[in-house]
Amino acid sequence: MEGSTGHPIKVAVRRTGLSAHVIRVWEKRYGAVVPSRTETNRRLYSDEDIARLKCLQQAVQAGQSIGRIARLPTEELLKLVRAGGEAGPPYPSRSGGQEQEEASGEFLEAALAAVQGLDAVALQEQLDRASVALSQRALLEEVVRPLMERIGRMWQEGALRVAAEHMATAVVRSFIGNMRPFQGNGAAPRAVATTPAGQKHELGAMLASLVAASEGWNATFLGPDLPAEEIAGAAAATGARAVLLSIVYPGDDPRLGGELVRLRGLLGGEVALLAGGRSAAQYAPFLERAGAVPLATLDDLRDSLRLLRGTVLPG
Amino acid sequence: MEGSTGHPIKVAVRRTGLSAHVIRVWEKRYGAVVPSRTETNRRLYSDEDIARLKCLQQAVQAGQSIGRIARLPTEELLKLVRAGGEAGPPYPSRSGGQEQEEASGEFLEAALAAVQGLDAVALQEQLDRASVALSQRALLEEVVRPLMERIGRMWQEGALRVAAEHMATAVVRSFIGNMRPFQGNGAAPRAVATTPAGQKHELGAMLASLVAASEGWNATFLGPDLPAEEIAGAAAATGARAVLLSIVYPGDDPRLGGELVRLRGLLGGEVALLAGGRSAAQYAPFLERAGAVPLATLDDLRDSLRLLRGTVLPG
DNA sequence: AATAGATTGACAAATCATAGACAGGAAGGC
DNA sequence: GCCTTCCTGTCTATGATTTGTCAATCTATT
Repeated sequence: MEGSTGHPIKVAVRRTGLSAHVIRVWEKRYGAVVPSRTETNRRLYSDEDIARLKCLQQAVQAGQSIGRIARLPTEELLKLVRAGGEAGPPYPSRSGGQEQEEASGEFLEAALAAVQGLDAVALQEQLDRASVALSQRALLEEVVRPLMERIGRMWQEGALRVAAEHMATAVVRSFIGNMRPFQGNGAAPRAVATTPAGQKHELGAMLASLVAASEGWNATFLGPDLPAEEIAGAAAATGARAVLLSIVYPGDDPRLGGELVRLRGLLGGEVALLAGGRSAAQYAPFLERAGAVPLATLDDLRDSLRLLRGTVLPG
Repeated sequence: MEGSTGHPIKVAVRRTGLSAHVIRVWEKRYGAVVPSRTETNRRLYSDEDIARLKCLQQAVQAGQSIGRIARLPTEELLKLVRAGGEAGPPYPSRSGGQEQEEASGEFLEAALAAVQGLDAVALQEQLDRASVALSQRALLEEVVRPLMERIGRMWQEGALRVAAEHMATAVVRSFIGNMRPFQGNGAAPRAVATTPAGQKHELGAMLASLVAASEGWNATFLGPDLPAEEIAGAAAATGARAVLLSIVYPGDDPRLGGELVRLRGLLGGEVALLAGGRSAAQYAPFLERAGAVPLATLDDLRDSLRLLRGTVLPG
């Protein structure tokens, strides 16, 4: 009945990106994943085993040391990885425990209030506090991104002063610029982040560039609203392996599709094209035609970047 | 119970931006953060530990001395960071000889080269170097401003990639945002900085807002390209005593004059209007009609702000 | 026979810890 | 003003631990 359960190590290698050497040595030294065996002593990995290996790999990439986490139960590992790989529980604020959600919600509300009150200092302060209290992932995914989306929507509906929108953009922009992890080493793969022509909202691209940097890429933010030639030229000039595009507003630009397809042509086949943003879905057919990877969340971006990076250097 | 969490020093480094050296030496000398250890004596930082390190770092950056604050409880630190640098000497200045000129020229050239090579990291690096080598005034007046002017000119002449111009703008923007002195008591007079409708280049206004902040004003940057109503509305909402305008490009917008005059009307007589930027002179008649103070340099701005501030409180 | 997998032991590169030295700026006493 | 001392970040040297990789050898699969 269960003859089909269990994959040889080769499959585990392909699906995790780890080398067979490493998988074995993790087993031997730390008992990280101990698969069943055939009668002839070959390893047989279950799907759970492989999932666990993936978790371990991600945690290690986030800075955990394999020796310490290898024996943790899989649920713990999942929690670790979900927490953004980087950091979990926030601040020793109250006696409670589960207020991660609440906390980020509070920051969000306070920040929004600051924006409406045109109070740049208060906004900055909220962001600073959030950056200390939350993991980077939570900060971006639960505060910065929702904040900018709500501001964007209010702006479209005319519910927010233009000045307030601009002010918020400026503050968030320097905040993000500020978070940039310290220098990428020269060997890191390169990426460029931008928005295609017609897209004026640059924050998504800045976030993308930040995420890439924190994934160990050498990412350059090119600013918004660039025609395909410019993007391709910049990618070539920097030797980028990936181009990150953010598409937010408008969601119905008739020229954008052509831009995307043209960009793919100019880039050549070597360079990956990743596209995300609130309105990216509207252009799905074009994205597909351009061979672009669609991203719904920043986590997707993170995953794609890891995958790309795993696909390493032949030489 | 809690054996699972804990990050090696590498993660603390990544997340705080401090060097491992500094983290260890802070522990050894001041007991700033004493992490737990593994059985083999490796340091293990909890998320709280890392948050505390971040606080310390921010406080130090704001001018506090590590020795004085290292042992404060974390809550105190948070308050400190939130409140700004209370006791710290507000702005560094360096008395330089005549080689200041040379030095800033070198920075300028190196920065320009970085821009042309689309190398954001190198550009950032040059700015960082310049910021420690030069006084704030020299940094702004002899590096940042000339840099942006030359980039602007090259962009107009088509001698520079659009992507390069955007990249430089983004880097300089967050650099400026980054320099903001920790602020700012509530009693400080308020100002808003922006560019009038039609003016898309925002860096001048950002510089103005920075200078104002370093003069002790509570300055808010509103973003570029605002119609007179927006500016006046924002000024009223924040209770600004001064509006700082930057006018760079274009220098021949036929509608701008009207905007300026209209702005004066909307502001009322209580609010000072200060205007500078490369092309401000082109609109001199309108500026005069609008009762605006013309500014040729950032030093002029500084002087005007001091004057305004001297003219204090009617009670 | 050729290929893939398992096992063992060894090796090399990172990573981390400790201790001590040093330099430049700040602070304070003469 | 000048000298000393303290503060603080940086660097070096040395040793230990962790971890990825390899080579050699044997066994199973095709």
